[in-house]
Amino acid sequence: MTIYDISEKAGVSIATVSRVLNGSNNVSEKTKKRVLDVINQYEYTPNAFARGLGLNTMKTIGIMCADSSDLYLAKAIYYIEQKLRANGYDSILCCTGYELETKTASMNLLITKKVDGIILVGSNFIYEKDSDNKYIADAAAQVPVMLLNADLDIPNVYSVVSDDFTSMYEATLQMIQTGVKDIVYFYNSTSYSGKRKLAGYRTAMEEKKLLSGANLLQFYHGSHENIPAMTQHLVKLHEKGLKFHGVIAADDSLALAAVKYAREMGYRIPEDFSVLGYNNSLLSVCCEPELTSIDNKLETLCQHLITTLLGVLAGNEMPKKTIFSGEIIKRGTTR
Amino acid sequence: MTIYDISEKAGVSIATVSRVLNGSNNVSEKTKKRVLDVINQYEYTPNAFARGLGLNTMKTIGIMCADSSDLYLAKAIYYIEQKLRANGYDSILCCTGYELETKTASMNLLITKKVDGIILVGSNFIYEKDSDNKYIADAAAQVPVMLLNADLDIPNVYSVVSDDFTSMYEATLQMIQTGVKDIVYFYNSTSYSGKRKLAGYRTAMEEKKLLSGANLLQFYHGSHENIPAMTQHLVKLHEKGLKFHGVIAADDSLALAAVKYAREMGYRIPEDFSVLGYNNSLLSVCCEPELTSIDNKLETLCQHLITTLLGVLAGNEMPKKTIFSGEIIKRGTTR
DNA sequence: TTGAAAGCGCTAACAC
DNA sequence: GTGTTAGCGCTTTCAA
Repeated sequence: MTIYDISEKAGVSIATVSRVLNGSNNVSEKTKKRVLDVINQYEYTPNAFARGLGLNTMKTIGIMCADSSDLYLAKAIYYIEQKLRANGYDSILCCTGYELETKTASMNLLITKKVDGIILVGSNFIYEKDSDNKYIADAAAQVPVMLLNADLDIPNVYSVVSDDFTSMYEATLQMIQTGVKDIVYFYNSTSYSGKRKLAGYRTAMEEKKLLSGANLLQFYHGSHENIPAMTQHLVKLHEKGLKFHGVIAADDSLALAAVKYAREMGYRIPEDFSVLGYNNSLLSVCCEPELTSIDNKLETLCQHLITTLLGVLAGNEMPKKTIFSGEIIKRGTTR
Repeated sequence: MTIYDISEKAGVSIATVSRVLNGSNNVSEKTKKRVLDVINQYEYTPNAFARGLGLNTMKTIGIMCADSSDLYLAKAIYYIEQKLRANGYDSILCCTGYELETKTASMNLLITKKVDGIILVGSNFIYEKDSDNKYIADAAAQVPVMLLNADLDIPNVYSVVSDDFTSMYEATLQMIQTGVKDIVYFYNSTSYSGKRKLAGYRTAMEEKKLLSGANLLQFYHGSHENIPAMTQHLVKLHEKGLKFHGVIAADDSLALAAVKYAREMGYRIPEDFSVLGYNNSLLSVCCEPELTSIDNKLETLCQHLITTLLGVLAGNEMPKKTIFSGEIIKRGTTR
């Protein structure tokens, strides 16, 4: 069933059918109704390729994320996808993995598919070296690129971020004020937001002159799902003789591991040991006691990101960078 | 940059360029190299719409899932997306929500986009009433439809499922054999696999004549992320006077809630109270003690689903239904 | 208000 | 081994 069939059955030209299809005003009510009737009767839907060929757009946004099974990223994808659809766009998802090479490949694929815009979910798409970010610049030369929780100063790239630095800074100060001095910072990512969080912790600790031994900074290298391995990391730390009575984690999973560690050690939480998580995810209510965690307003970020993208696509001038504040959700693992 | 530009610069016809692009053999090495050089020089990539118009396919698979932020579904999407890409397909993701209406809308959208096949992730797409499954039959009339963990006997619909009935049946028997008699079944879905699991539990309990009071079957109605609400559900049950010393849950999140409940009640796990989860997800290692849970081999299921889909698309005869066995992963919440 | 016709960029059948 | 050409189904001037 094509536009030709419809035009024939309705006794009009294909141009008229096309006008009806695209809601043009220059069609008489009578004709419009006749065409619409035929369209409905035959359940005709226009061929998206043919339309795309002419218009060179398919109302499709490419979404890239390293790993859709990551709790936080999955949630972001969910919000983004829903909000896009609500605005008449749909999305091609690419789970890129964490290597630059596969990211570049996915990016090219999306460009090839003629997406109208690209959303990079998570901050692991930005690299230290400018040359490694070339793949983003190349893409941005063709379509707008949106960054969620990342920042990059390149034309046609827009970012929406949570103020991770401040959130972490204030959370760290709070923990210090409750009397915990030897606080390990437990992290597993050196991405843009990873660095901002670390900086927040570090600044607070340095202000209070508490960052004596550099080994308070603990980088966990391993799967983001392997809680036992994370716990083991902390156990080893203890065995090496490091004394610590608090853990500030860059992610709830790491915080959860810290809670498990404390339990293994026989510490009482939060009396003997404090833990702070990040993302306020499902995990934060999974353990005993429940995690105090930082909520970075993911849905708000996503909503704003989509609004900005749609604005850019509509040709409006939109802010290059938008920052939202996070919020500390107090639960049982801190005093 | 079009195929015409390339052909001109390379001094050949567009047909030759097209042949090079599509890896046809009928091109001399010399010509091929010349064309390739020009293509690379100008970084030309073919227009996907124009190609799609002619071929009426875009090597794209539609993935539908109710909620991509669900741990289990997110993981499934991850596997599926990766395996599709590895085979030269990419995917349009639709998070449909749980209403029939929005599911139908997403389905139509995918058909409109001319996807080559559709994958329904999770069993909540199948309804009791045949008439409610019409949207699937309609889609299957156009493209193959793959079901993950669901079953529907309609032409051009293929299913790959885990044997939830047997897994649950055996797990229930095991728990009974450890001496727990009053076992609550805690579930939150009446989907295809939801029913199969329930049937497994029920069969085992009835065989042992343990299913006296029907209120051992506890349906939780609420968000799959709201662990506290799930816990509360069990507390209320206790307050109503129901005695139970075991919980078999249809999902790890529910099992986690059961662990929390037991803790609140002061029960020791697994001495006084046993808990079994399902899916062997991240959550199963989040609590203390860690959850015994049923692993339903998600990656294997996904791999097989993709293999089947690719086979169907290639025109091969493929099995309508494939069943895999699950496995009980013993951890600390059962004896 | 409507219709005719020229693309959009590519593939593939057919001719040489 | 290579070129010519007819579509694929739609949108959009330009005329009427």
